[in-house]
Amino acid sequence: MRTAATSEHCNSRFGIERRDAGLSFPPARPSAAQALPSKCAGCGPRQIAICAAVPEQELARLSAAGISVPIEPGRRFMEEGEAAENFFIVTNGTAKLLKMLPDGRQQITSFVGDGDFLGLALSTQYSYSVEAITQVRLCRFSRPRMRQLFADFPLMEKRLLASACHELVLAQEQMLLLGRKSARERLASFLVHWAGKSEPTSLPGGSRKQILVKLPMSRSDIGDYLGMQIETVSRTLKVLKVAGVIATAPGWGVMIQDLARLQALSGNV
Amino acid sequence: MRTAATSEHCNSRFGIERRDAGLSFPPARPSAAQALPSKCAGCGPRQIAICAAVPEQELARLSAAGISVPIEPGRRFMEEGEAAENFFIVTNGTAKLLKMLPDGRQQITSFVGDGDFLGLALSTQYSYSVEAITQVRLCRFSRPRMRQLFADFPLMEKRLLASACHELVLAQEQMLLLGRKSARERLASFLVHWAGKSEPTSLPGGSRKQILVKLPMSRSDIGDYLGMQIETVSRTLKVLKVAGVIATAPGWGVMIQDLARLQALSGNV
DNA sequence: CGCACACTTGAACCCCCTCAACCCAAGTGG
DNA sequence: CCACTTGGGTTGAGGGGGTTCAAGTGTGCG
Repeated sequence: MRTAATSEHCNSRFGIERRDAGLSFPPARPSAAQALPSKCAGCGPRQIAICAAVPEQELARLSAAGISVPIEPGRRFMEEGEAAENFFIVTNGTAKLLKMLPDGRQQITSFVGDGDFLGLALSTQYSYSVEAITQVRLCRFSRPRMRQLFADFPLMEKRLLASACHELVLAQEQMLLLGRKSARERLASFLVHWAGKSEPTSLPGGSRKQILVKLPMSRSDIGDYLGMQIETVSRTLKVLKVAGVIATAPGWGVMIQDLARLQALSGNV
Repeated sequence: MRTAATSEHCNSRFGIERRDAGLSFPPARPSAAQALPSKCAGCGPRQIAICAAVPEQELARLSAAGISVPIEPGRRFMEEGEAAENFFIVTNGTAKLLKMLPDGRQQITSFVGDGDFLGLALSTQYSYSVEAITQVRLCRFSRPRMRQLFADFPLMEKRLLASACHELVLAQEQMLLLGRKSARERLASFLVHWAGKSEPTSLPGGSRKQILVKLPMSRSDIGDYLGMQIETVSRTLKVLKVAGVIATAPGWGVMIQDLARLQALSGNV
């Protein structure tokens, strides 16, 4: 519980010294925008996204910078190699980040959901594609707008660093999984991870604490995420099922019967 | 270059030319220790590390914050799970980042060299270990010192974000490799990547442009990096050798005979 | 109903792992 | 000087986990 230098709670105010190509601070007629409640005010994921760095009384400026966009399931709204013109923040739904090989093989590097930031690119092009799995709603920011936001609210960029840092840790974890774990361990790790995002629903019978995991993605997506074929996913799920560790839940979900055993099977002890 | 957004053209390992002509820094009382030449002044990797955000006349403060430390080959100077008390910047040598499974299996998530930053942790603990491969020299910064540096030189933190961003891209590339590529493709990709770090040595015979790649790490390290066994590394190298794509070089190096074919074999076309 | 689509199941194969021996260069010590 | 050890790398034989190909089973939707 120590003060993290790089990430959380950075109090230091400092003037961002970037030449912002003519963009200057006071763009706002604050009174007018302030009157009506900004759309950001009612945004649930705002609290966990990097937007939390914007104080309540400044939400109007945040709202003015971003445009809310709906995306249909299956639609790609970011393409590897395309010009990186926008940043996105997911406000609703689930999407997948993926990289492709020329021959069509693909690897999903992560699933993103509420509050996740998209569009970090070190060059002028995106290095991966993003495709909506469920119905997705997101906030789009042009690069200049986002730059302006960072200039106005330096804390935002600090939160972004913390977020990138978090993703790096997850990526390293995934590399360990892909490089060194067996199919059963991969699937177990995957389920344990998603179990952590679901609240445990105590069984009415009361015998054991079960966890219902909603899996929005297809078997094919799971395979592309875990580096295995769809058939192997199916077979391995069955193995876990006959072992009594999990059970199929209605509507593309999985009911975890024995989290402890699942964790043991994940290889992480 | 082009209009710079948050992390444009920022590359932690290679030159970042975000020079800030006409930028003013916060208060910064003029250092008294300006007289003697600071050790940072003669530091080669400084230009490519996040230290490049510190202007020349302020190098004394940078020098005061960091402590230069030598590390013997094979020595671990960061351990997964340990309290994250320090940040490091590699000024010389090569080290490996690794994550371990309880049963001993391990995955190397990346190799780091001159100018690379280490120690980003989102919690109070390191999420991976770092072990020196060659003789390594690095600069150690305590968290409070680093925090102070970030407060004094905000550009440093921006460069850090760019660096983390770059590592994320590399991590995604590696996930694609680990999840979807065959052994031969992995090794080819690995060699192509390291060939990019070596300057091509034109063959005296003049027949073809060859590239001598110095590989400081062992076969075991290569295996742990590419997610394959050491025997498979050895066998696959031989396959490439008899195919005439590479040749063994004296002193643990590899001579790339046909970069084009190697790239074709890497699966990236 | 019938088509489409996702998932499951089955059987054969093969790439890579596992285990084991071997090679070779560098110490080390008598 | 040679015997011995040690550690990294190579080579060989065999087996298995996961892929590949193919067919079968739902299930939603026109």
